[in-house]
Amino acid sequence: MNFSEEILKWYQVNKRSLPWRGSTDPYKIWLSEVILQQTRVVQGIPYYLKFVETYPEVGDLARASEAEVLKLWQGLGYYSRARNLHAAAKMVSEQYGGVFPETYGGLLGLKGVGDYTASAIASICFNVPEPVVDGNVYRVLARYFGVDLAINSTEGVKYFKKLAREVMDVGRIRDYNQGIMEFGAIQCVPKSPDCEACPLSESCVALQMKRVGDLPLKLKKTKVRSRYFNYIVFVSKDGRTVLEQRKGKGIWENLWQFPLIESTQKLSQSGFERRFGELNQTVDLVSIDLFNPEAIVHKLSHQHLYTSFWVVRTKEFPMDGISFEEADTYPVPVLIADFLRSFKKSYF
DNA sequence: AAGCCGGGGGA
DNA sequence: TCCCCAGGCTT
Repeated sequence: MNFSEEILKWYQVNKRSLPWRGSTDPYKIWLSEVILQQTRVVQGIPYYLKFVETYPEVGDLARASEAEVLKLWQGLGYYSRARNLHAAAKMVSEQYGGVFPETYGGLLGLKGVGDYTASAIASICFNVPEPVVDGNVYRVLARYFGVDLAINSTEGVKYFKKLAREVMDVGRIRDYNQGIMEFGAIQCVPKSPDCEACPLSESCVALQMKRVGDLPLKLKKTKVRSRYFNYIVFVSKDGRTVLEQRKGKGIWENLWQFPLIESTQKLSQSGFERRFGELNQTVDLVSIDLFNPEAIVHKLSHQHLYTSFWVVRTKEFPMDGISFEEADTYPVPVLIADFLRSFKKSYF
């Protein structure tokens, strides 16, 4: 048996039962694929179930507001996926009459659908012979064929795509593509794979060369940036607060948060009061208290956010405040959601 | 080509 | 602590 035959045989026996498995409905496959971009299956499943229940068809998603979609996406990260998901749903509804394109190129034109996702939808839904190359496939191919190119280099990307195309099973592309990804996720795992139990071990180059531990190769990641966030948690006499929407580029675009003062280092009480004063607030101050004396460190893959929540009590609100219950209906970063939970526990 | 974009889980 | 996850977009 050759490579693809082994993969297909292994898949037949070992495939997991997943909510979207077996479906060829492009809406459901597209939804699952976007949710699973850079996301573990176990983390994505509850979101997939929420989305198909809330929006049974692409038109339902298209008719929702972006804020509603972001709220359902809250906690999953990479929020551009949610914004693009919503935009793509509108494209399908308005430009394609609610019917997904059935070609690789057509799918690639949808927002948030790149090479991988277009290949996945085209092959799984329409049996289009396009190879998928995700993180699992890179690992399986790099090890089995002993490829020394970095998977995130331009040359590596081209090489692996070509190799994937050469070894795929054109006639059974639907199962083969899902099979090689499943094989990477279950058998050929990143760390300490059980090669003794692997049906492909005899012909695996990395195993014979004792290089399973250092393949696939990957170029160094970007370094983390440290930032200091000071959130202004207004609390008026009638228990209302203020949220504002993040605009422009950067993390959490279009999500909501408390008014923010960013500093280059941790602010003291007087330091915060000075920066707060510079905002030219016209509120009637009662008190300013630091909620968390020790900064909350919110760690993202590329930023460490050292965060202080300053509780600013006021008399009346000239601006349009909201209640803390209402705050829970806004799409917010996990950092804010966590604070809201602990704040309400200690103050109410 | 390189940087940016989240959050969580495993070792 | 580091690495990875059914990647894509922007510059």
